[in-house]
Amino acid sequence: MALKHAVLAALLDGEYSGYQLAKAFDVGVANFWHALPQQLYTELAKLETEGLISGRQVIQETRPNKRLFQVTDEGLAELERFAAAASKPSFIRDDLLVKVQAVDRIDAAPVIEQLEERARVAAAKAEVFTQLLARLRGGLDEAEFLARGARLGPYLTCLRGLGFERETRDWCERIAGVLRERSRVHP
Amino acid sequence: MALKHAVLAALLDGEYSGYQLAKAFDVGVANFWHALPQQLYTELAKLETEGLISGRQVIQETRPNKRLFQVTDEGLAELERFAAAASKPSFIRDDLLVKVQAVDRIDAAPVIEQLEERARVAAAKAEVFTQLLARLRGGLDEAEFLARGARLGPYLTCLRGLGFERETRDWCERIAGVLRERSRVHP
DNA sequence: TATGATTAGTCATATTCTTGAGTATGGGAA
DNA sequence: TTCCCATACTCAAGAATATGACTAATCATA
Repeated sequence: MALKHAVLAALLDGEYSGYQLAKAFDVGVANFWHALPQQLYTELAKLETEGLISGRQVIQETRPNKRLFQVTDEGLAELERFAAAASKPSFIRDDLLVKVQAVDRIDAAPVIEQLEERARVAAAKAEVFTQLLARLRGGLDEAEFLARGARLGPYLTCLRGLGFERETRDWCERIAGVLRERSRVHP
Repeated sequence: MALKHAVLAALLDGEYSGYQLAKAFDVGVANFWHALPQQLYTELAKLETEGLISGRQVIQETRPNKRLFQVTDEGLAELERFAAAASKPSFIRDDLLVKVQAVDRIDAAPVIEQLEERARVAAAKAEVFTQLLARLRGGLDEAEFLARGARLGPYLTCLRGLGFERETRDWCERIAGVLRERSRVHP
């Protein structure tokens, strides 16, 4: 019951096709959730039969036709209900953490490499989020935007994404350093 | 193929029963993964038939009997393989973020409440992690422990957990403040 | 002396997420 | 002009995860 509301929330920004949504959810630019195209198409079909979104066909000359979706009043009401209900806390669930947990019983070298790679990826995502935030702010500075800006939601989730990626980057760099140092001393 | 390695990594700390593991994974004290008891019992049975862990019955007088598990050499080799293979980046996937994404189209009040509640939960978890870290360090200070301590893995994943919970707490508090202020101005 | 919590598990079902393979067209680079 | 990439979407099957309902004993609390 979760992807459902993520899709509804994503469609609040305007009309999107399944393909467009899929790209956003795949990269995680819709940085509050992640899903694959197949899931999204299925979910969109379900939401439409439930009347929570409505789609309209757009005939294109040069490209395959597409369907654009928007949230209906019923969809908005469903989001409203969802937001008012409690939700359980989220957990980190990350292969890399499992590897680090085991690191003093196995070969550290590949783990160090993966930490460094992950730090690079996180830094790149942080950069993307920083630029996206600047774009969402328009001309205003942050305090101004938070006080009076329109479409606050995406900005706030993007802030979370930025914080998360920075934390990830810092932790990965630090831990890689610690492990590198230890494997230098105890080869 | 993920819980499997999380269980193997958790069992590196010593012998545990399914029940003990379940509690750790449920609270997320094994803060690098989360799973429900049913999943763990199933996984332990599978791991045992695969020869990656071995269990021994412990007869108890006052309590139901239990089985304690430990990682076999084969299990360690499997972890080794797992750690050397690449793994894809992790994504945040959080109901609360979906609600925040939608917050300027729906009633903000329940979302603010949930942000404040989540901030409290995150602060409490951060506190638990801080104490756990102190216990793991023993007498040493952090730099000393990271350079020369034993059983580094759990310490490092706990550091990640601490960073994550602090980030969560700060973001929730900040966003709750922003939304409270806005709903005060635009009631 | 009931009541509920804790220990220690099991079984079945349902939902969600991932993997892999396709269809079809147009545009740009080699 | 061939080949790959982007757009736009579909179908099927499998693995992982979550939900709900059970058994059965002991221990603490009200």
